[in-house]
Amino acid sequence: MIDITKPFMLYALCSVEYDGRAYSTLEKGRYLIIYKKDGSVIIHGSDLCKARNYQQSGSILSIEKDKLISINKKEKITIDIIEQINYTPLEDWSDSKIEISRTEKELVDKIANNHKLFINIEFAVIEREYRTDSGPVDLVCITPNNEYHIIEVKRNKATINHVTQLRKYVDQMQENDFKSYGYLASPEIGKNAVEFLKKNGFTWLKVDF
Amino acid sequence: MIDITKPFMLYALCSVEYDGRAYSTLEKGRYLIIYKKDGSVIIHGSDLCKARNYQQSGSILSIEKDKLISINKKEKITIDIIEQINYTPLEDWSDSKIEISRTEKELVDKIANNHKLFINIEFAVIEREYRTDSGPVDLVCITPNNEYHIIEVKRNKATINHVTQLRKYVDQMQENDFKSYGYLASPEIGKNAVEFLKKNGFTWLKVDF
DNA sequence: ATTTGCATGTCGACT
DNA sequence: AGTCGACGTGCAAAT
Repeated sequence: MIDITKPFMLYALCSVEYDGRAYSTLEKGRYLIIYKKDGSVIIHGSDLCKARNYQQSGSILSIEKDKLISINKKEKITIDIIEQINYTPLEDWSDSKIEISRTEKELVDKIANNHKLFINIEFAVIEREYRTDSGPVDLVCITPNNEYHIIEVKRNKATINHVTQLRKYVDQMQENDFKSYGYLASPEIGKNAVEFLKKNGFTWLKVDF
Repeated sequence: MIDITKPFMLYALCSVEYDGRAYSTLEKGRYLIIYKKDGSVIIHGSDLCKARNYQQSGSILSIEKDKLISINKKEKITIDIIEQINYTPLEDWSDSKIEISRTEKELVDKIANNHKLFINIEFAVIEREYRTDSGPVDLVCITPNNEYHIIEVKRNKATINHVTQLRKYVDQMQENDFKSYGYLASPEIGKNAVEFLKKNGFTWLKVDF
């Protein structure tokens, strides 16, 4: 009836139990179950984009009486099938990925290539993904007299967390005894983030696609 | 043929274009399209848990010749349907949510109720969700002489970001001239997080379910 | 295999 | 509506 060797979608009256990183139950009801060729299992309810339950790529699906069981390393989903409403195998399912543009990298490039428009200083060195002991910084501009202008770039609205992240980098450079300035570059920025920026003496750079 | 007044799943040969927070295209292929009663649209490829494309709750779906178009505030998905392979309306789809246990709150309670096992000090006050200007702290224990022990709790492996978060809280208390100690409590902790903890003079508390 | 940080993150809670 | 933090975050790239 259900062929677990092939991808399928199954609309069924069922209940679900998950045990792994947490424990959860989904009460009896009608849900959409999807099984993919990489082993992933996805269970959708009637709203929201996120699955109610899921099991990631690499999981192994088995069937036991009326139960679908998917096991990953330390995770297990048990789907108790009470009634199959619609079972459809999915043949020749495409695995193409989406092609994305307007990424963070684009913004970093834009600032790097037009830095004069953002920070009107002559720099000796401009580096992307500049390595620090606190992780890579999106963009670092260094003056001839070794002052570090540290720029953290976000592709949409910047939040207070991103200021914290920036601060981590600036502190790191200060510890290494380099005079440093912090910048957060993004198309938009939250109100609290602005305050926290000021408080830390950092600057916001508005950058758009 | 396609009734956009009701939830459905549609397996179709199609291509997809998204414009909004980013821009993306999905090349022609067979994909599974799901439409839910809250307006969400989800497009799945043959692998991974995450949808290739999606539109969140509150979007409006319309149909124009062979195109399904879903619009949200500033976002738009266009699905060019070339061939319908399987169209199935989803009747009486349940909207139950999952019931979760083993949450962060459980751990917070455990530490609060057995704080002697974690920090062997007599406290005058123990507060959950303690409000600071930098946001609520999971757990704060205050000694009779007003020393603040600030505990950030994570339900699984703690990372360097969580140390940063903890530091934000501790700094906030220091600014208010309270002597403060920082703790990160979790079942596990990453190597780099341990180092960053030490560097900040904070302490890790191992806590399990 | 593990760690790190991005993401069209999503989602919920609270202001 | 805007902000903030949790999430079984998922996921890919780098170490």
